[in-house]
Formats: sequence, structure tokens, C-alpha cells
Amino acid sequence: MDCLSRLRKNIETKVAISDEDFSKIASYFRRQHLKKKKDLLRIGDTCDELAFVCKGALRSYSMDARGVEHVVQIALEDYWMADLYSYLNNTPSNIAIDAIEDAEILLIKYNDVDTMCLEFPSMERFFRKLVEKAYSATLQRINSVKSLPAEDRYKNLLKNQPELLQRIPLIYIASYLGMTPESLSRIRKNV
Amino acid sequence: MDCLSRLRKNIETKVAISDEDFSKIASYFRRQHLKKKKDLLRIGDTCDELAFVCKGALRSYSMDARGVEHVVQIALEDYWMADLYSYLNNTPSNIAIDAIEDAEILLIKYNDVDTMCLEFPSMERFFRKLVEKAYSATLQRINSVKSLPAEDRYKNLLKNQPELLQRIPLIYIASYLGMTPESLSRIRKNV
DNA sequence: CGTTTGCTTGAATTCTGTCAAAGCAGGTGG
DNA sequence: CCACCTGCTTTGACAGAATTCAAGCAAACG
Repeated sequence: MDCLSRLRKNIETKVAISDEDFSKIASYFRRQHLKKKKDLLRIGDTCDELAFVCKGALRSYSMDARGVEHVVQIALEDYWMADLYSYLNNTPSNIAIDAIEDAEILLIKYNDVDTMCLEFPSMERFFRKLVEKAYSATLQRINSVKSLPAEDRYKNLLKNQPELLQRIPLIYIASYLGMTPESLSRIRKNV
Repeated sequence: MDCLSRLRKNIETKVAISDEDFSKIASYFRRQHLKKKKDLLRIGDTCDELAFVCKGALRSYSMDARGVEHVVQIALEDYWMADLYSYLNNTPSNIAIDAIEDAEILLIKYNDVDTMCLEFPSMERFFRKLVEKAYSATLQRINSVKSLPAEDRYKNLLKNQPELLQRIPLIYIASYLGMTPESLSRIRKNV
């Protein structure tokens, strides 16, 4: 399926949209190919774009004081990715975004999101619902990181997002789950 | 300041609103007093309301398999609180909400949020921006829980939300920070 | 007052991380 | 087409951070 069809399908999971409106909406986006390991956003740059993944996989990660990477999010097809914090506060980003697999993405400038939302109220609604859902999922995740032992966090991922385990190297999964690759490896041996 | 003025001020940090519109918007909310320790939402109930805190403090918490409580969020004045997950998925809630201090709150049914947003596009925009901000803060928090040792998490809270430490019992703070009260106590002795 | 709630301290334990090393792909270039 | 990297995964031994369990104390509350 081509990029724009994926986008449209994604939008229509939450709001209805006419052919005419969609073609105008689509024109706000630009398409980009991103090779594996290439950066979409570097730490220190200001994030001013929102990405929709049509194909491949992105990750966002931060770096702690000792230089260790921590995966914040992993985005497969149909996921949205950005550093909202950097954008909302207009500050240099503390996180970086790169491609775990070769990726096709659609990009839209944040300022254009605001403009587009004023032009198309249904897009305002779409983004509200999108962010609500992402927010609630993230709250669940905090809870899981804080209240579950490493093994249970892995089991939950296995149950809820098995596709990640089939595609994404375990070093990234481990970091996403908040543990070392060594710990994850030992846990997998026991399960 | 009375409840509705607080609400209006909160909304106007993000969007402009006329007197006439605000009085209609206000009519969607109902006011409630909540005594310390009393529940707003119990685990297992379905959450269908969103709360705005005018006075006092609420917390949301989950319970793990061993019966240990884990504080998810603490909401002081001008914060919004709900179990979005329960609402969005229309499932019984895994979290409970109660009052840490006697509280005055404004409540709105989620269905009314949707209706109100259709009637007032600026409210749709308000909620989008509100949730965006909460979402980005939560992503930061995941990062902090995962990548910082307990002592640094405490120091960050001390820097960013010192008002919590002045008002909220340390047992809740400890749980919010993802550590035991004993650990927090030892950390505070060293700092 | 007596009871509850919150906070602190100590000692033992457990989980997870750290460090070091080795094996095993899969991809690349000669 | 093969040899060699490089990136990923696994294993073992050890260290360290944080939890658990137990107890005591102060302050708040009814």
C-alpha cells in the first residue's frame, strides 16, 4: 500500500474525511526515505516535525550522563513519532530519532499541524484522539516499568506486541523495557 | 478564587474564549467536594468522567499482584485527572483515584467532552494541547524512571515540583517516584 | 488519651547491572 | 565464492543498588 493510502486509513480509524479534504490534507505532508541507522532528529536539534511511519521502523532514544542510550519509543508502520517535548517547549531535543529498519515516512511541520487543524476541524479531533490514546498507553507503560519486575515486563510485551520481538533486535527491546540485553537474554532463557 | 474562575483561567492559558461561550461550557461541568481519603474512582469501575482540581490534591494509583499500591499521578490545583485508559477502551479501570487532601473538583462526562468539543472548536483545540503537554511530560517521566537512579529522580522532583514535597506525604511521593518509602527516607538523609 | 498515620533506621536478601569473553549470524568487499 | 568484519546475542562471575522485613518513634486525629 502506498504512503498516502496508509495515512488516510490511519486518519479514518478516528474521523471521516472526504476525497477532496484528504488531498488538501495530504499536501501538508512531505515524503522521505530514511536508511537504517540514519538520523531523523539529533540530540540538541529542535524538533519541528511530526513523522508518520508508512514502512519500516523508527526508534527514539535518550542518552544518560554516562553515554548509555535509552530507547523511549519504537514506531512500526502506522505509528506517529516525534519529540513533542522539544516542540512544545521550543527547546533543543534531549532525544534522538533514527531508523531501526529502512523506512518510508511522511513528515509534517508542527506549525502546519496547527494550521491544518484550524482549516479542518476533523483533523483537530483526530489529533486529540491520537494523542489521548498515546498518552493513556504511556501511563500504562510507566506503571509497568515502576511496578513490575523485569520478567513480567517482558511477558507483557510478548503478549501485547509480539511483532516487535519478531522484527526488532533485542538490544533495542531490552532498552525499551528498561533492562540490559544481558538481563533480557537470561529472562528469555527461563520463559 | 472560585472553581469556575480557575477553570476559565486554565482554559485561557491555551485558547481564547468569550464570556458567553464560557458560561455554556461551564454548564457542562458539575461541582463536587471530595473529603480526604475518599474515592473518586474505584478499581473495577469504569471511568466516564474527567476531573479538574480547583482545590486540594488527588492521586491515581494502581495495585500490583501483591496488593502494593503504585501512585501513577498526583494532581494539585489546576491539574486534570482521569483514567483515560478505562474510558478510551471502555473497560473497568485498573487504577483508583482518591483525595490526598480535601478537594474541590469540577467533573465533566467524557461523552460531554466530545459533544462540547464539537460545539466549541476552541475546546477541541484546548484539549488537544492539554493532552499533548501531559503526554510529553509523561514521556519524560518514563525516561527518568528508566534511566536515572533513585537519588537523581528525587533530586529532579525537588527541582521541578518542590510544592509536592511541601504538601504531599512522602509515602505517596516515594511511590510516585517508583521507590519504597524506606529508600526515599535514606536518600533524603544524604541530600 | 489511645489509635492511626507517617517517617526513620538497621540487617539481611534479592534482583539487576557490570564487566569480560566468546559464539554466531549476515553483510561486504576482495 | 570465501574470508572477514561488524553487530547481535549469550554466558559466567561478581558487585552494588534497592527492596524486604522488623522495629521504634513522633505527630496528627478522633
